[in-house]
Amino acid sequence: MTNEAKLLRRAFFNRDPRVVARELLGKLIVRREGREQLAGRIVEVEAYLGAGDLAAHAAAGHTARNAVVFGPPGHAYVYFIYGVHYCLNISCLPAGEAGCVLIRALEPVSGMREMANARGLAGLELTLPRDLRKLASGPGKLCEALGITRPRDNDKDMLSAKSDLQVMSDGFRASEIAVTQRIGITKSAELPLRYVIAQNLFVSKK
DNA sequence: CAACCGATCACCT
DNA sequence: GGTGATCGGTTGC
Repeated sequence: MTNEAKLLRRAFFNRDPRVVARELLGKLIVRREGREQLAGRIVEVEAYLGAGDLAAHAAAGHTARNAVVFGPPGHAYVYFIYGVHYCLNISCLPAGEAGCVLIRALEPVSGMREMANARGLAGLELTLPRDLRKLASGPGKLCEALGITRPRDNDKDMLSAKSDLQVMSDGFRASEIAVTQRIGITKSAELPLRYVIAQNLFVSKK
């Protein structure tokens, strides 16, 4: 299903996170585990900017934790949150300029059985939309489903042909896009920087 | 070096 | 609708 998919180009990410976020909707996150291929379509993202965006990790300046956000575009920024979950971002803008896009939800495309196992939900009925929704409808859930962790994946180049974590396009075009405030933050909460595919079943709960 | 707290989720009422 | 779990990065004493 993702055989015809192509890696995105570096230039795609060498732009403002708000533009990248919007255009990432409908693209694929692909995880390769040996012969297995797990993939999901991006249905919900948030843009995080530089110094003026107080919700962004980059707002505190360059540290060991957030270094990837200040690095070259197209790399995975993975951080650990609430002592429980990982979250996946992709860096934007040229090295030296901070910016990234948080991947908040995926519509499962392939490897659903493996995703369910990784989520500790081996008994799911994967023909039911209600059960499929449990796999990756949130930033922590999608990382668990794809086995994304900071030790394993932080700073990984997601545009390399030999990477086991990639962003690709299969030509799918997102239909209607809705823009809202970001979720779960207090600072700079008024900014309209969350982008979702309208009506999509797999976005995180509102 | 101790304290604080967060870009979440699941389970409870 | 409310909250506990659980950890590391960051900050303040």
